[in-house]
Amino acid sequence: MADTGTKTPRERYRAQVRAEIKERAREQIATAGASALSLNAIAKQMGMSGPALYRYFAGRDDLITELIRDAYRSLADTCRAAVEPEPEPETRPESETGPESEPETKTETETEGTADSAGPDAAAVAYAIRAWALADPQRYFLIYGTPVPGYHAPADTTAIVSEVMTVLLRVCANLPAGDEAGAMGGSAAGAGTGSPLDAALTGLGGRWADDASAPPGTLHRALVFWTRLHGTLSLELAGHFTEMGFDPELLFAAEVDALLGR
Amino acid sequence: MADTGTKTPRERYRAQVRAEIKERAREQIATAGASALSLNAIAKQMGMSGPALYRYFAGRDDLITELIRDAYRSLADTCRAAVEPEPEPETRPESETGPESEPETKTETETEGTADSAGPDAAAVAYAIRAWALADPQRYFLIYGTPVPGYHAPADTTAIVSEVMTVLLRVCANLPAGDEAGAMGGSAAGAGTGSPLDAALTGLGGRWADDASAPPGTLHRALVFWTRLHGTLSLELAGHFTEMGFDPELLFAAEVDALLGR
DNA sequence: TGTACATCAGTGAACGCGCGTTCACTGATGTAC
DNA sequence: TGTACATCAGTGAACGCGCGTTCACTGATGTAC
Repeated sequence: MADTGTKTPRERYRAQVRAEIKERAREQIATAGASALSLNAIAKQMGMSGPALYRYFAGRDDLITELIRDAYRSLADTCRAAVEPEPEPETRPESETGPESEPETKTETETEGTADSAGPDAAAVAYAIRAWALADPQRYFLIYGTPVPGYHAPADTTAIVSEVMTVLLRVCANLPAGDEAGAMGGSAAGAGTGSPLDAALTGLGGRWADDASAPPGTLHRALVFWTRLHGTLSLELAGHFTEMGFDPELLFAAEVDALLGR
Repeated sequence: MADTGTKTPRERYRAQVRAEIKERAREQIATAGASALSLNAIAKQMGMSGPALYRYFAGRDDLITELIRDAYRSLADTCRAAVEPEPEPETRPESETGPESEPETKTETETEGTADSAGPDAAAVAYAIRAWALADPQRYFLIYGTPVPGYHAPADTTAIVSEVMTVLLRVCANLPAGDEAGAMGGSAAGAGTGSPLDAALTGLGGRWADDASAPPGTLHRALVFWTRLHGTLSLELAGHFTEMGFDPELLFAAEVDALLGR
């Protein structure tokens, strides 16, 4: 599977046109927002007729769904690449290989990050996410932006979300607990596992972590990691800091430092 | 000004129809998102013809702008009401009075919250914001959701944003500094004002605070207050926690506790 | 109180537009014998 | 190598739709003398 060599010329051409359609769609979304996505406009931009696109996508919704899938895929790859410096020298063919989850034996170099290099790992993931978001803000909002009341993301994206969560759980495992350090709260200082949230999170870690169950404290830290980065990032991307006259990266960096216990 | 009594019947009728148009618009946005807002649909829903709405709004964009203004206004009122339990027994006529900033002598009972009741104040504001957001998620996203690349909020909303910021600065003034308690990071523990962010924030507080300049530490705390609440809240509203099987309020509460230094 | 006028809410027809999508069809590319 | 057939990318016309917006007009409400 995923062997580009055995593809027939027609298949290669097909994949190429599909890719160009998606690229034009991304451009269009980046320029005018997702609601402005128009199949006819894409076709015109590519020098072909509107109905031609129906050879490649079942319709407008199908195209958008594919873009959302790609965005999730790209984010997950970015997160994984941030913790595994050089996973493979060759770039993957940008999700055209289908939604296979890829075995990818990740249990080989798992030395738990030499105890306290988990901090830098977490920071690397944080800044990688920020760079990914800044590279294409509308792609970020495709995932984390205003939800369309009727729409539900395709079922297979949850698997990709799990990949991201797995990375977050890994880099958060060795982070300062927060409860004791006061960096995260959740219960009385030093008590540790008495909070109602920790109780609610008990046993939920098994859905994403490699081992059966991540401790609720780690899960809590991962969630906080996620929500705090999203908080600063999304407000920055939406331009809510522009009139305030300070560099949003400093605020982001401060949040990352806080998460690392610095 | 703002005396409803001296309005002529025609003015009252006009205000009433305007209000109903906006209410239908809100319903429509809540149901299908802001991009689905249609003047013709609103008119049909009200039993009148499409062009009739042009007596009340210059066009679709004008209506949306008005809704955004109302959302900001409503949020600011909610925040202020959370710190001032009973400002006035009568409910204000829902922004139909125009964008006047209202003098509202707020310097009378300013006893700085009896030193440590500032914590509860901050918590009250946080939960008030959450309740406000949950009451109408799409209204929240109207302000804080995916930005439309071309669009810029009207200039007078920045004044309302300042009101919110003023409240946040007030309730954050007596919060634990974070730098020392480790709850917020930003610089080495105990050092206080050495971080690049604090340097960047120095002198910016004067834009919102009543006094000429809020200390950068307070401003930092207010920003963090804002971004963290937005982080959990927006992900909750967008449904990113629904498949995880825990109550998002617990996560929100944990963040609030962390901000209070608990 | 009554008449003449001004104001203004709302209508209905119309314009032009771009949208997603279908359908029958053409022509090129690949495949089988 | 050559012929017959199947596959499939892309076209052009057409459908129906709803959109925002304009315009001339009607009819009711308010105002001035």
